[in-house]
Amino acid sequence: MRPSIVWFRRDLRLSDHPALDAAVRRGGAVIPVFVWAPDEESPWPPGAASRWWLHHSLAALDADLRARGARLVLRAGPSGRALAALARETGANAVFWTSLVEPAAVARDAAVRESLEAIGLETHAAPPDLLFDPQAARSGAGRAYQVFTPWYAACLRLPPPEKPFPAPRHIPAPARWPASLNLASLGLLPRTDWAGGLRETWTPGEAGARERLGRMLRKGLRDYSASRDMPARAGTSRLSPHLHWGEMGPRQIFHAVRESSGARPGTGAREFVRQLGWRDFAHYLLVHFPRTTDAPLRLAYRRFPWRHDADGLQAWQRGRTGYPIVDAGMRELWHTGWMHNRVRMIVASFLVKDLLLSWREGARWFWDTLVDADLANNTLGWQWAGGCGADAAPYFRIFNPVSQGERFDAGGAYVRRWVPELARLPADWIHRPWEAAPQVLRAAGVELGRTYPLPIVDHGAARRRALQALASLRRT
DNA sequence: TTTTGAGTTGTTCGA
DNA sequence: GTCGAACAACTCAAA
Repeated sequence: MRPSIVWFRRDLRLSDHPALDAAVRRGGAVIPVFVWAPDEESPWPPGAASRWWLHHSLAALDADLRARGARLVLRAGPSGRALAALARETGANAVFWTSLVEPAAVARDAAVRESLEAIGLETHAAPPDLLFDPQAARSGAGRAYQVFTPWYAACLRLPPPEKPFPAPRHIPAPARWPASLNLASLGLLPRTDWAGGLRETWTPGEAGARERLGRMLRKGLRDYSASRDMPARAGTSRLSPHLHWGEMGPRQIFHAVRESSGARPGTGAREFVRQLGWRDFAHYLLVHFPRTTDAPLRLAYRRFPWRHDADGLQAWQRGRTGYPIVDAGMRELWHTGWMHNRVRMIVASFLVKDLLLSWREGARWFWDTLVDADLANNTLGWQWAGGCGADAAPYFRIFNPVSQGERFDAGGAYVRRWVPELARLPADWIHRPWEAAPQVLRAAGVELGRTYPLPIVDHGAARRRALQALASLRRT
């Protein structure tokens, strides 16, 4: 049997990997390859934080492959040409991969498939890493769902996701390994090293993913409902970047939760699996509404009067809005490449409703700074916040950054961690320093406008302005 | 076929 | 201090 190529993209793992498994079962040597071709994902090539993650995930995948007698070959795009060259060099006559759902990747993969088959290669595309086939659930008229709950209910009536299977014990190697680029030469790491906070926070790779999942199953599920909304607590799984890069597939998580929670899963386990459902739903929507990465799903929002305000945008990005919970979130993002889900909603509402800046500005910033940046999830999240997407937040749902802070970060521990210049303020004022008495501020070493900004907008006025802008959509 | 009720994550106002 | 109503328009399924 001639060798097979396994084209790794965002399935950077060895266990529960149908494409790899099929290639190994075929019998010949297996040549794993990653092709760096960011242009092919335009207009959403991986951002800076994603590239950092990718660098380390590729290193981990290579190490895992070497432990099984193989290695990871690195090449540069265009993908079709790189794969054809690799097949020529190695005598391979089949290419295996896992499908993606992003519009650019779908188009690229179709073109690659055509070009490979034209030169006589077999191609095998495994289904995307999702719990449910995006074509399976259809609403009444055979149309695609736009609301989560009925979609999820329909999915729960489908056969459950397949059970995961282990990594191949041995991966047959070719007689001679083809040339590989050096990982460093892909230029994925930042030129000036700003990634210290990322290194402290994350362990990219399959082993890191397994560690996070294990921790969640051991002590996270029981408390999940209560603590998942508290940004100061480690109440969420933090599996999102591992999921994005496919270091762990959703089926593995789904079944691991099932097994650990037994026949009668508690509410924590059910809620946690439901979050996996949201990831699936985001991908489902991207399959059925591919234009929503760049345009609102609700067409009325095309004429929404978004403001342009470079200073406001920059204050938001840098965590200098004067609203402590917003600034804490934006600084957590900048430092760690990740932000707690509750805080993502708060900062998104602030950008879109308080500053009236387009959800697309927010999506772009998150895309560049998040280690878990995922086009489907990012699109769903920002269109939800913008009020223009599927199952969107109603127009009148405008988060109050003070009451959100007081509700979900009552003692201010989260703010103190990420906005150290406010750390000595008493809890009563930590979310509204501008209302504190001068002597309270002085005692805490806070001088508003100097050590910490005054609010860049008045929330009450901003809220009324947003409601007016939304009303302007309805007249006509 | 038509109607009805509910829909991840909220806030404010007035009784 | 607490509580219910109001704040659109649309999707979806059950009645």
